[in-house]
Amino acid sequence: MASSRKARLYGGMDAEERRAERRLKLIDAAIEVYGEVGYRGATVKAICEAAELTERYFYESFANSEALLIAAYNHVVGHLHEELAAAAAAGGDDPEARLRAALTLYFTRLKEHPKPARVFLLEISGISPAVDAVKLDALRVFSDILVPPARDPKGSDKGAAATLLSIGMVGAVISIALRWVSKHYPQPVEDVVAIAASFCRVALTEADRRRDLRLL
Amino acid sequence: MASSRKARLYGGMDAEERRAERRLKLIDAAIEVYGEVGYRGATVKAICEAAELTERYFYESFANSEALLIAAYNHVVGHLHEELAAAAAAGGDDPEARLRAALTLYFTRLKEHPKPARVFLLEISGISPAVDAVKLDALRVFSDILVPPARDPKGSDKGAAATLLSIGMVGAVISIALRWVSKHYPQPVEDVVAIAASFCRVALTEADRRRDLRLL
DNA sequence: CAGTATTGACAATCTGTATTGTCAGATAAC
DNA sequence: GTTATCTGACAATACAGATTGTCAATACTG
Repeated sequence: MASSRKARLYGGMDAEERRAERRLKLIDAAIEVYGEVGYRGATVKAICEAAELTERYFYESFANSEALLIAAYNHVVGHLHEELAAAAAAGGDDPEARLRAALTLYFTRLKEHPKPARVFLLEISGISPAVDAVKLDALRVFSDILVPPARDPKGSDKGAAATLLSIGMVGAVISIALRWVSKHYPQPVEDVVAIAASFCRVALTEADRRRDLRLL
Repeated sequence: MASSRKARLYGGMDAEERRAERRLKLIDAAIEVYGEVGYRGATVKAICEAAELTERYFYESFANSEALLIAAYNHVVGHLHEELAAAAAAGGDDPEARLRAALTLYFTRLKEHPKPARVFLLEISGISPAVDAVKLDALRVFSDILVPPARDPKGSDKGAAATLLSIGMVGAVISIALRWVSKHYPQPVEDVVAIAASFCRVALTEADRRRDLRLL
């Protein structure tokens, strides 16, 4: 009875496990193919061929192309965010150190993985409201890692001005990254980090300045 | 013979004039429709209906959908850039004044025209290499208006660092605008301008600082 | 080994849109 | 009023890709 629960094994794997593996293969293949021809140019067929699977298995794991895009995005970005958070934490309490650590890791990873870089920098805009929502959420996380939201004594979420500062900061960093990637990494990482950091500092100091103005 | 040159008049108009007018109607309709359903959701048919023209006239003026998108983009952005340049010029020699004048005009226009705003803030990314090139060019113009490139004594184009600073600045401004527009203009124009300006100041001061470092 | 679950290849269908073509009716020139 | 030009509606075609369905080959189980 203990083993009757499990489906028949293939290649030493559970039905569940096999399905999970196929899902992963599809995600990896998708990142690869998106990197080559872009999300819009990527057909279900091409992704399945890259994954060495047939369309059938595509629809086993994903309702449609968009679902795979979102899964691929979360796959890549989720992992990156963990790393970034760890790097920032290693920077201790010094905002400047945290910033530099996180940015350095960010641009380093971008350089190591050009294809995922395309997927989540370029491809991910204006596909659909659902995809945009996923992206916005990821950017918010990114922003909070770079410049942790100040603990406002009373209110839960930060003010409208602070939000726009975050948005501007992330917009600057992403735009710089996009350019850097699309030009095939002309400058060394530390130079790009320095430039990006100067924009992040705006968000840090402006937020302080504004809070001071209110409190004084 | 003088009049035999001209084609038959319809509605008091030359063949050329009629064609030009239809072209304009299509561009206006496109901006309208893009604003409603996005470029991707906009079919040739829908745009023609909005323009009160049939598909035939679409292909008379444009080779395909993309050509119309580019035309619409240039139509909107070209006009805006003229205005921005004039506003900046009115700010005289003070970089800060120029910046503020241009940004104020920019965000004011954005608020006045929500639909064109969508077209050239949201819709215009990742459609095709041709469209991206048009956009990049427009952003460069925008950047040069906000912070005119320093007259480097010898070299013609600015250094790599200065380019990334421009890119970051424009990225920040656009991201802020995008958020502001998509949330239906929650803050007054002057507040948004102040925040955007703080990012632009980075590009101004950093560029100076770097030049000083080299010259000293 | 017999039997069944699983897989892979591929055909068939469906859908949506771009693009081209047809034609009758409207408009201006003479 | 007659004729050539232009216009608007719409049909016909072309096409690409998603999604579903079929079936024989294969891999495991007992």
